[in-house]
Amino acid sequence: MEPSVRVRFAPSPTGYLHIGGVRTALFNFLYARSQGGKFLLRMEDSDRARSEKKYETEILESLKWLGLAWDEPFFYQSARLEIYQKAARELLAKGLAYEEKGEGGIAIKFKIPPRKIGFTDLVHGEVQFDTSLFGDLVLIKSDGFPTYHWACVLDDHEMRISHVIRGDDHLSNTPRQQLLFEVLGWKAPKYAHLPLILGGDGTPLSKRHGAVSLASFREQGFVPEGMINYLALLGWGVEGNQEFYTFEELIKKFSIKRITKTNARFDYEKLSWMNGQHLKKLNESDYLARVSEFYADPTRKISPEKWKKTALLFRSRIRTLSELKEQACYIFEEPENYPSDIRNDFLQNKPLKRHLEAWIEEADKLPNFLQPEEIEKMTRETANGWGIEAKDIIHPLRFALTAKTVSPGLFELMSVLGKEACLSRVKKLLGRS
RNA sequence: GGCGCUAUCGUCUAGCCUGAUCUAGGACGUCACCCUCUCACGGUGAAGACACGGGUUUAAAUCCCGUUAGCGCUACCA
Repeated sequence: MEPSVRVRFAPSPTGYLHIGGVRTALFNFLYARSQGGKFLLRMEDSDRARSEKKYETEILESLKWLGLAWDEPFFYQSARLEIYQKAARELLAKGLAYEEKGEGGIAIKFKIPPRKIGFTDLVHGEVQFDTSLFGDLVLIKSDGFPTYHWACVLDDHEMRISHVIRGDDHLSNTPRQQLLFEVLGWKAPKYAHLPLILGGDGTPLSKRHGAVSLASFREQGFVPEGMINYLALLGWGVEGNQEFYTFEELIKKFSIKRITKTNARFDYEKLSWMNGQHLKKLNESDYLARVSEFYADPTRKISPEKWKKTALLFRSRIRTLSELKEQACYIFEEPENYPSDIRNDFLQNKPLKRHLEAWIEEADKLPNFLQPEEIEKMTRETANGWGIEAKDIIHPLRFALTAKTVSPGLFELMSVLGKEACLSRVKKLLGRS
């Protein structure tokens, strides 16, 4: 335990929070919690042109939804301009930096001292660089805003950050920042650089890979538990074969030592599977709560009771919440029409037509369809009486109710649909309505 | 181009540090079978990898060198 652990997630509000950012935030959070430390936030809005409030709002929303709460109030870099400028002028006064005329103002640049510099990355081990290969570093842009490096160093010191856990894309930037820590006379934090998340084709994540913002996964019906579990396993793993983790288990088991060094491809299929696993492991009332939260549409006509039964009926076959509505479409609306090839196959079978007619009569004798067992008993017994296999009537009935060849168990389904709807749909298939 | 990082099944990974227990383990996906009214769930099983080339060693997925490939940095973006 290192009680003084302080880590941070420092997004820039120049775009939506994507899965790479989520993973970085998650690892920071996990490390803080596992060490009894603090997880902090900082808004890196030092790019005046590209920063937007809507992105900031979305990032904050996403972090909250995931359960990655920050422990202290955060600040904006744009509110600390004088601090960055003052510190830069001090380097100027010491002759360590110089001014350069640029568009619309004067920039301040840091003279890179040529030397060898190395550090121990917590993921990669010893890393060495030759700074004579670096160009001088802009500290303050000509618009008066700090560059990423300058603000980052000053802020990490101000926030007393003990460990910087960030993407591998910053590995080559780290020596520059270390140089800055040195001239300021400060001790640099420890660094852990995470492998990058690539698209399914192995190329860097971009618009080409479709929607990769956290918000879009949320809209597709992924739950926080599924996202976190999947992302935790991208670039991190333990001995043993456990795949399913709760948030608490992740906190307990997380260690920087076990972070992978290689870039990982994002696999939508495995995420979906993982999400489905979490949907199944939720207790029933939690599951129902997620469903009604996801489908919080006051205009829907279906009764809460029916909605609940439907959600439960489809639970084992959905991987995301949005699949529920797609798969259960025939619960909400009567099928418009039946695929004609399958319908013809059934209706050209004369005995089957008679059996369906007869089934309607038998079914009508039941007072209601509340008990799936009763419908099943009735159906199987009548099929027996005709000397046919139960499935030979079950499949046509399923088709009549759903216009599909796959569905949950027929009798459970009938119970949800209700007697009236079932009878009318069978008649509809027969062309009687 | 220069510099840096990385390299185990199609994908995510365990094993590598501390060489022999690896005829390389698990998961997703795929396929087959079981369960079964279909599908899904669940269960069982199959196919499937140490990038390549040199070393070191009695012994290398594990250590060293090189090649190749991928990614990153090389911005008054972060």
